[in-house]
Amino acid sequence: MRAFVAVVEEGGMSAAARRLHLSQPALSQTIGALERELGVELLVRSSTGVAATEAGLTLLTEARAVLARHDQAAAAVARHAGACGGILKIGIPLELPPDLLTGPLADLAAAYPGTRVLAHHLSTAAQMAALRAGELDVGLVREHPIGPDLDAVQVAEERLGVLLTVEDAEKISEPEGIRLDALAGLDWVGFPRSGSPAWYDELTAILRSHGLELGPPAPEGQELIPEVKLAAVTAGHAFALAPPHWRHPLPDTVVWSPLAGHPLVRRTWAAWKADSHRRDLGHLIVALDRSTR
Amino acid sequence: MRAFVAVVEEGGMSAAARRLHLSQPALSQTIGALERELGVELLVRSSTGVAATEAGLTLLTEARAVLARHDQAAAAVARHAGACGGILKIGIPLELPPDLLTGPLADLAAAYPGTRVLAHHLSTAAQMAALRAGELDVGLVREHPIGPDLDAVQVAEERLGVLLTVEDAEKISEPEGIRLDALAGLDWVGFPRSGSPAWYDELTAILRSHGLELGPPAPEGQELIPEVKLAAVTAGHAFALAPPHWRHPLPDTVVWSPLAGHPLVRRTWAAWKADSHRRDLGHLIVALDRSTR
DNA sequence: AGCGTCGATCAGCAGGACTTATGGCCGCCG
DNA sequence: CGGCGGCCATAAGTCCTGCTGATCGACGCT
Repeated sequence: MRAFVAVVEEGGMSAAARRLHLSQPALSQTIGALERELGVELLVRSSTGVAATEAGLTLLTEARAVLARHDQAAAAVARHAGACGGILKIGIPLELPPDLLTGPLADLAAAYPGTRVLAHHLSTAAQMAALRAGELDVGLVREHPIGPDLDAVQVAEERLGVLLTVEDAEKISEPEGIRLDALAGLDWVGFPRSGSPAWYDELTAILRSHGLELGPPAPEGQELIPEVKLAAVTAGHAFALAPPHWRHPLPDTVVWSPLAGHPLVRRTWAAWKADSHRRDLGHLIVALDRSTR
Repeated sequence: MRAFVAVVEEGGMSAAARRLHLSQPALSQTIGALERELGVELLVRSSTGVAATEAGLTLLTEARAVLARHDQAAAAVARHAGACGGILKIGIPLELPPDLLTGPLADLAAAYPGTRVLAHHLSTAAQMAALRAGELDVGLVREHPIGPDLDAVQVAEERLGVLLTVEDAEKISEPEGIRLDALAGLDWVGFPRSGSPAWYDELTAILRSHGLELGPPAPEGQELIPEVKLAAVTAGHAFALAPPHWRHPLPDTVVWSPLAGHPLVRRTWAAWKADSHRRDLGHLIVALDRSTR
């Protein structure tokens, strides 16, 4: 019924299939089965989409009523579940795009009022471990997890720029941004490799291929929190990488500049245990996935 | 939801499973899944059955509302289907127990107002052929069909008695009924073997094992309609087999008597194409099956 | 005519739903 | 108090539904 309502509202199967997050053939079959079950033609198909027949219009209003009643029932029972609704533990990386979570979390809270969200700041590697140990429900990580036990979808993609002191920036900036090889000679303010090995290796490989000599890796324990980054850059003769949303709240001595040609793209994935079947988690994932379209 | 309502109404899973025509584990799993999905304990299990929790009671009323709305929707659309509801062709044997079909057919008409029922009088063999040819939707037959293409459930069981002239009956009747071997010397008013070979063979084997000598089989074309039976018996020195409901409307010259020990039991099955998925047919079968409990 | 989109159909696959068989638990009765 | 019979949960196995990706014919648009 939900599928049927979606099809009529979207005016076509393909559009509805996208909205329902399933394939067009599946939806076609579902509607066909519904018609067979009811023994009525519900839709007239054309190459431009579908239109409801008289019976289809009847079902549309009836189905909306049924679904409304159904949702109401679910809400009533969920209210009973009350405080004991599950706790959803989310892992958060440093420098998360600021508006990535707001929409999906609001969405989640509306759909599953019983679910409490708990966020932990953790490195990618720590999140993977926590996920596998069941200490985390979703992780936002900087590399696609490997192995069949974790599933993931990409939820963000940021074209990194550089943070430089004003005087360094003036020397090497060009109209379309800073060229990566122009950074040669400056120290890279890096992060410890153990936090996210695959991403670290990808990043350093690109830097090296542009002629940059990287100093020794950052010490293992040290997290690259924004203050550390800024302090290091301010001290001079160093650069740090940062996504565009760093542009705004910076001291006067440091500026953010884009990189010419965007050679560095940082991706973020949402990862979760493949065998998790939590409804609220699924809802959040779908919301995250949808918000990136 | 329907399952949950049934469980609460029946006061236990096993009872509800019987009502829903599925196994107890299946229902147990279904309810378990519902609880997981809603994240609430709905029932408290005990060794005597189940009781609804507070959340369960909430769901009970809500679910009833949803189901009512759902049924209403189905009815509204079915009304649209109107006259074009399918035609259900039923095969009927001779001497069908008179009240076998009334209840289930009324039930069917209520649930599927669009379905028209068409009955055909056919022998068992003819019904099997018609079923396989798709000319019949259900058959009421006297032998269990063989082969995986037809499914069947038993829907009736009749202890056959005998029809005799009054004078013959007086000679051999005993308090608990007529003994089969006492019929030796009388002619059997039989039916053509081709109409139902397996049943014919079973029947004649039992008769012969009681010392009866059977004349030549009835001619192939001839159907044993009640009038023929009666005429043959009235002519004297012959007996015919008949189920108990023949007791009443008989001429004064012929009587129906039970057989001592009920050696002859005639069973009737409802048979249908195993690959048929018609909802109305399924409903009828279930109703027939239920009415025989 | 060529392309893009729409919906239907096909084959293949995975997960769900049902089944039977079994085990633990409790109330009942000898 | 032990055996018995009901209840429900779990386990293992089978089957079928529902989904996907690929492909097809149909129509509209350029």
